[in-house]
Amino acid sequence: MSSKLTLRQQQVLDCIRDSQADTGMAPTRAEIAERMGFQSKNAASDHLRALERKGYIRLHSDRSRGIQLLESALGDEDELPVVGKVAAGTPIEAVENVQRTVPVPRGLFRQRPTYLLQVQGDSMIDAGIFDGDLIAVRKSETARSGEIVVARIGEEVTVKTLRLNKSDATLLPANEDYEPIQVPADQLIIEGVFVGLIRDPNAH
Amino acid sequence: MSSKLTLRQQQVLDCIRDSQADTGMAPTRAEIAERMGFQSKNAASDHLRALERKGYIRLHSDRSRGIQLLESALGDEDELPVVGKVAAGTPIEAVENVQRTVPVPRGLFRQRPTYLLQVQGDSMIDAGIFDGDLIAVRKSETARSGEIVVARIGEEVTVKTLRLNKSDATLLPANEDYEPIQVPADQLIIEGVFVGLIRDPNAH
DNA sequence: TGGCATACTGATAATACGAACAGTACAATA
DNA sequence: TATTGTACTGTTCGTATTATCAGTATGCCA
Repeated sequence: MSSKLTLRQQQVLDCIRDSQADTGMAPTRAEIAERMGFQSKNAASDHLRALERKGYIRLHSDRSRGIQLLESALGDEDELPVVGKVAAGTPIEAVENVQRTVPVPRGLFRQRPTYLLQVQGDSMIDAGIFDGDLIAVRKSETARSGEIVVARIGEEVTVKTLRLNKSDATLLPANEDYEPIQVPADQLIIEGVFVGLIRDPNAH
Repeated sequence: MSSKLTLRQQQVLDCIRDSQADTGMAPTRAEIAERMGFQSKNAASDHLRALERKGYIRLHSDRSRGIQLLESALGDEDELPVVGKVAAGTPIEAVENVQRTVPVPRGLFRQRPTYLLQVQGDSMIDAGIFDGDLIAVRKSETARSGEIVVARIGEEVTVKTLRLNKSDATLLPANEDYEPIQVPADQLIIEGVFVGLIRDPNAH
């Protein structure tokens, strides 16, 4: 979404979501005011205009309850492919790598993931990423230093913390038993950036 | 759904769905009439009453656009409350503890969670549960030894691994800096069981 | 220090909308 | 053949809802 919300604006947005989930209708200005504790309906109006200006909702003028939530307007979850063992040399999202799909609501993570990767091994255990965890990955060819990335080294795909220096890059594991990997900046292929984690202790 | 729809009723229902998908609002009687080609708003009214009687929609009387689609109302995901700082002495799910809600698809975790708890502190860091993580909790008054539980000790709510012995229980942190807590079995209050974890590195 | 955004109160006017009533026509069914 | 349900037209009335104007207070930034 466009710009950031103030606390109050976020609360009003939640209030609209609640109402929609609850009654199937968007609230009126008066209802927002009541639920938020405003004395005046115009307070709600002001917030709505702010939310529209920032791109979170669309207001249909002169229509009652004419508040359209923009994020969740078109279905509110994506079926994301779960990539497991990545066959050597194949593109990470190749069909043969996809094990299953998992529904992930939009907005569950700040950054919208492109796919999920089932973690193998415990090289990132100190970063709280365990064997078997699903990590949500946003496809990207670039990343900033300090981010956890999915990188390709030769034929292998690995999850590490990226450390960028002047001329080269280091892929940093989060486990004392593993060694950092130094790669010349021009040989580093980044597949994506870590944007979320899902763990199910009962899985498998 | 209850009973079968006539052709016209089905068309009106589709019309409502379209409107909702399109504008985020349910249509008014007049809009239905226009889109269906009726000359009278009452034609739409009649169809709506029929649809309500047959259980497909719910009409909220005296509210504009007060048409609630019942089938897809909850879809295949639940809006789970996120519980943060738990006020001392209050029930964990009390309204004052709920910060926001997050959509979680059914089936994302093997066990269906009741609510989400925003983790505070790092006492479970070695179990890969970090400060700020959302853990999915299934409400339960019992748990098995070895499970990660949400337990109440006095006024405080805490997340620990449960170890059950003959006559007492131990709440085991996953961090060397913290001490295990021994509780007589009859004083232990279990709030719920850990059934999943969601982490957003970009949150906050 | 002035300007601007947020965060409201309070009131009025205009209009969007639903409810209700009185009809007509037609097909199914008992 | 009478009854009931569907499928409408057309109109009126009251209220639900939005829009807008006029203020106040506060914090932030240049």
